[in-house]
Amino acid sequence: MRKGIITSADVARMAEVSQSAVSRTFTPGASVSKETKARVLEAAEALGYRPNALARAMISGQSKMIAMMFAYLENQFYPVLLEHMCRALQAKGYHPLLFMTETGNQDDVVRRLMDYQVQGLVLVSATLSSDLATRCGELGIPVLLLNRETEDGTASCVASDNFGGGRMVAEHFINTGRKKIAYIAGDENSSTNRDREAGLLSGLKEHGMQLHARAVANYNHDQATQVANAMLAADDRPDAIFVANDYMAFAVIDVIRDKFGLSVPKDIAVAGYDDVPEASWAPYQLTTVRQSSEAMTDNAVMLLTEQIDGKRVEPQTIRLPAELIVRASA
Amino acid sequence: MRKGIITSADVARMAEVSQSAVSRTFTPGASVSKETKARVLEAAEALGYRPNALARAMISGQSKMIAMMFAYLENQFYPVLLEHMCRALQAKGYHPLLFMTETGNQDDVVRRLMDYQVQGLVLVSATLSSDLATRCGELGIPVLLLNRETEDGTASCVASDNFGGGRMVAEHFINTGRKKIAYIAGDENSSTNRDREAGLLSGLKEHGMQLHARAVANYNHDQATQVANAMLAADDRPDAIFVANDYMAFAVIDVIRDKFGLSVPKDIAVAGYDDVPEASWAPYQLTTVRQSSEAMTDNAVMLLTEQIDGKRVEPQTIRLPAELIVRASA
DNA sequence: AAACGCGTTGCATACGAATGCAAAACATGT
DNA sequence: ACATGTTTTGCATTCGTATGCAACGCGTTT
Repeated sequence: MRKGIITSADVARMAEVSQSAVSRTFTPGASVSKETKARVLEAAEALGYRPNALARAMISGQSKMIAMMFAYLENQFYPVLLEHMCRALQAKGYHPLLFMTETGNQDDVVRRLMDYQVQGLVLVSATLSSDLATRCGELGIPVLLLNRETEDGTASCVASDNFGGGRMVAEHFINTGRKKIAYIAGDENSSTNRDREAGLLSGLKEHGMQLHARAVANYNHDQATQVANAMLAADDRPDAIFVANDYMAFAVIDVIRDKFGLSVPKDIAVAGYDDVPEASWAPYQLTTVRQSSEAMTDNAVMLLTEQIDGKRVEPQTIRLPAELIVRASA
Repeated sequence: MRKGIITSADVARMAEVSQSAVSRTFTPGASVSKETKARVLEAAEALGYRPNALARAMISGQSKMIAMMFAYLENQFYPVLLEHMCRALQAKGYHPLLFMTETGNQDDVVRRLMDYQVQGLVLVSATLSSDLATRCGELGIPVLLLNRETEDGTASCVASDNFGGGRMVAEHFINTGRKKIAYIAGDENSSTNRDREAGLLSGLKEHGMQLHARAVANYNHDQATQVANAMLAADDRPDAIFVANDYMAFAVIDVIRDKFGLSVPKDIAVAGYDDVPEASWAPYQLTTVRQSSEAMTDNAVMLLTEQIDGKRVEPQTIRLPAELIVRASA
């Protein structure tokens, strides 16, 4: 047993009250008189007492912990999201328990997070396996997809208007006279990729155009470098490329300039998605679609807490407005 | 009460054994016969039972949770560190509970993390308030500083050989003929900054040189932009700048090229510290000192678990070798 | 057959706080 | 004064699991 653990019983003894009184003092809205509360607080202060969150969680069923699952953090958008999410949760008295999943390993991770009686599960840019969804459904744990959407109604979703964002890029390219517009996809199984691409195609179609080239890079920097190389080596180069996120767009710009000696945007315009901090840095000056990480996380926390508090039972999807940020790259 | 919570008692009933048998089945090294274990596992599987980590933590004192405290995640080195740390902890059966602190707010955050009976506290690039140190000492919670050092022996530390790294940069600058070497500092209260700067100065001194200019940018991108502007606007420009980390170095390079139209490294050489992924990207090609995030986190987890298991009681400091990565920027 | 040892098993309790219930204390009305 | 209503308080129990202790079964030895 660790030394120096002060329990509510210790405080009770010192304040000459029952353990219940101590508990009630630390339970907002419980029935305690002003005097006893004061005495308890005094004793607690003197002893350095703080209620044991684990014991509290056991009896109340409120662990005040939220699991956050990531596959990777390389894309600079995720740390930003994580930081804001963490702050927003803290502000509401919740605490994020972090899990990294490998593609194969997901089941193991899920089992572990269930063990901790988390009150919610946030999947960041990850696809929800139906197995996971049903398991969480059985336990009544609300699931929220951040930066992804699902149609089956098993989880809440918070994302930006990816379709609209894709359309904005198409229109911008067309308005600035681009004719041969290409797309470099992220993970083809992800809703974000699907919607961004669909938006782009919709915009093109409206102007009687069609996609000039297409490649898949799975939201991965190295793969983006490779497919950009291949795309530029082809006979008929695009004059504009919409890359499914900023992180890959940086790789594409590097290839255009560094490997092929071409100019951005003169020879080839490039647009990304996310508006990560690096997008505004001098070498890139990336035209991109901004999705506000603050708005996303604030809404995510709101949805989660509403579901936890039982105010809302049904999962809900929130689609936030996207904004085109025009910089030098397009 | 949430529906669908299966307890060890439920499993015991189904397997026709006592609750103790179920518990022992899931406690490695406990005394259970092969047969009962098999029956329990079968029943557990059928019911979908998993031991409640919170209840387990209460009785055993092993929450298997580690608190990780960050001040910010902008610097790309931290997400990398966080990801590796999280994976390494998971592999050992621990789980990181994440806390973001604002500079003022630190005490509140610390109180909250203590409530969760975490078995260790990792401070990432944060200075350890003596208050925090003593409080953790009283509760017997090992504290570890990641990417920072402290001399008072109250916490374990894992960092790279920042002094050596600074010296390497000095030597490289000198060997490549630089005469007017400047330093842009991070947070002056941080050990990393102190050591990197001391290393640089030591290297200069050995060759009879001294620092040509100096500014402080607190590991902040915007501040780095500002002080770089000021430094370059001065009469006698440096011909080499050692920036205390990569994240600021990117800002400095942007200023050199974009605001002043100068060339890196022809006019001014720039070196950073960390070797974040972005350092190898085409626009920067940053010469920098690599500190291996894998090595840092592996050692951190090792130290922590040793202290938790009681194999080692005294805090320990591990200083990992640094490696100069020469790229085009210097 | 009795004595011994060892591996299993169940009982009962503990961890630390929250809460339903009933007793107690207090305030209010007539 | 008494009856009534309201707040405050403590007792006892609960959450779900781990574990010390004693009992038990079984095999081995003398």
